[in-house]
Amino acid sequence: MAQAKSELFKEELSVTARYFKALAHPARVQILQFLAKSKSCITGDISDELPLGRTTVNQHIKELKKIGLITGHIEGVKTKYCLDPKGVTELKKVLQLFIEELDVKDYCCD
Amino acid sequence: MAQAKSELFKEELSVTARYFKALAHPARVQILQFLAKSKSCITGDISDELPLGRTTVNQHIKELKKIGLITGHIEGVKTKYCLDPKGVTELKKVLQLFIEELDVKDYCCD
DNA sequence: AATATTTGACGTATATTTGCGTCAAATAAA
DNA sequence: TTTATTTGACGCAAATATACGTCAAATATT
Repeated sequence: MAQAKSELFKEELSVTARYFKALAHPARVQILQFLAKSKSCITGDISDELPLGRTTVNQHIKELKKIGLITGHIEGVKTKYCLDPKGVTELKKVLQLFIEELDVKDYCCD
Repeated sequence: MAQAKSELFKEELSVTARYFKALAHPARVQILQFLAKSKSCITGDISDELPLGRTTVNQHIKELKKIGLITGHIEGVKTKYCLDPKGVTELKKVLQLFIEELDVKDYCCD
């Protein structure tokens, strides 16, 4: 009985909320920022960077993949994780729009 | 055994993720945007605007209050809901910083 | 005073998230 | 070929989130 109502909202709202949800955990924020800061793809265990077990980190990575923010190509034994520039650009666009819509400049409380 | 590890992350990451989490539902995004678009406080049942029951909407409002994005003063029988400019400004700052850190311009995948 | 409206608090049921252990497939190294 | 490494898939248990019904307190209305 919980949730299943999300599709009753306008598509744009759902898209925005879905991105927010994908980033609603510090591990996922950190993974994204780690990849961004490295300025390149990462081969090796990303879980070394986080205070969580490998399996758990993998699950967060999976979620970020699912929403299209990162990709992972197999490279021999290791996997190469990259930001997905397309998804990231889309995310930034959505966030930017959200920020602009939340204009509070001439907000008056009578 | 689930979660309780969030405090193992750096405070800034947690703050960012907490904001994302607060917006991780279309209802909450819509409530914020509704208040922003009205350019003023709203007296009356916000749940009229959403495809959800009143109790449920109230719960989402409560979460937005908890994180400091909206306020609600009692005004006679009704309650006046407002954006909290301070919280909103802080949110926008956090989001803006997140976007900037996610620079993908000179991201190279070798 | 009695009644109606409005809204938060509380409880409940279901769904999802989180965190992790274990296992199996795939490749590298011996 | 045997033995490590690496990583995704699967499943489990606990915690949270979601959605809502019901109730009670507070203020208006009659």
